[in-house]
Amino acid sequence: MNQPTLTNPDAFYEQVWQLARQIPRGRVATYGQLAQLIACPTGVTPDEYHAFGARWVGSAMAACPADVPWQRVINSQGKISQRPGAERQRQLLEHEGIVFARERIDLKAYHWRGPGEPEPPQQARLF
DNA sequence: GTTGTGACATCGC
DNA sequence: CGCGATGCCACAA
Repeated sequence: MNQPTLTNPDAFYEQVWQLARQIPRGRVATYGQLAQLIACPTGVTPDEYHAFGARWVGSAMAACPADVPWQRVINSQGKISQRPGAERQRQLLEHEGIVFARERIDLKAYHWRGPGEPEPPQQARLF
C-alpha cells in the first residue's frame, strides 16, 4: 500500500499527530523523541531521518489539527521553540500543571516516556 | 531549476 | 550551567 512516507508527507504527519495525541495531560515530549518513536519512513535512510526527523515532526506540528495537543511538544532543551504563540503554549502547559523553571521545563520530571504509559503518576503534585 | 528557511539537535566556549 | 553557532534534509515560493 502506501510504501513511501515522505512520498506521502501526510502519512508521516498523521503518525506524528497520532503519536502526539497519546501524550497524556501534564506530560511533554520532545520533537526528537517523537521522531525516534516513529519508524524510519521508507525511502529515507536512518541517517537522513536522524538528521532532520525532528524537524519533520515540527513541520507536522506546524499543520497539526486542532485536536492535537501541539502544546505538549517541545524541544530537547526543555523549552518552547520560538514562534508566534509561544507564550500561549506556556500558559496552556501551566494550566495542565506543568511547572516552569525560568521559562524551562524539567524534562526529568515531565518528559513523556512513550506510548504505553497508562497515566502520569505525578498527579498528586498539584500544589 | 534555484534559493531560502525551518515548532530541531548537538558541539563548543 | 547557559548561550551561540553550525549542520542537515526536505519542502515552499
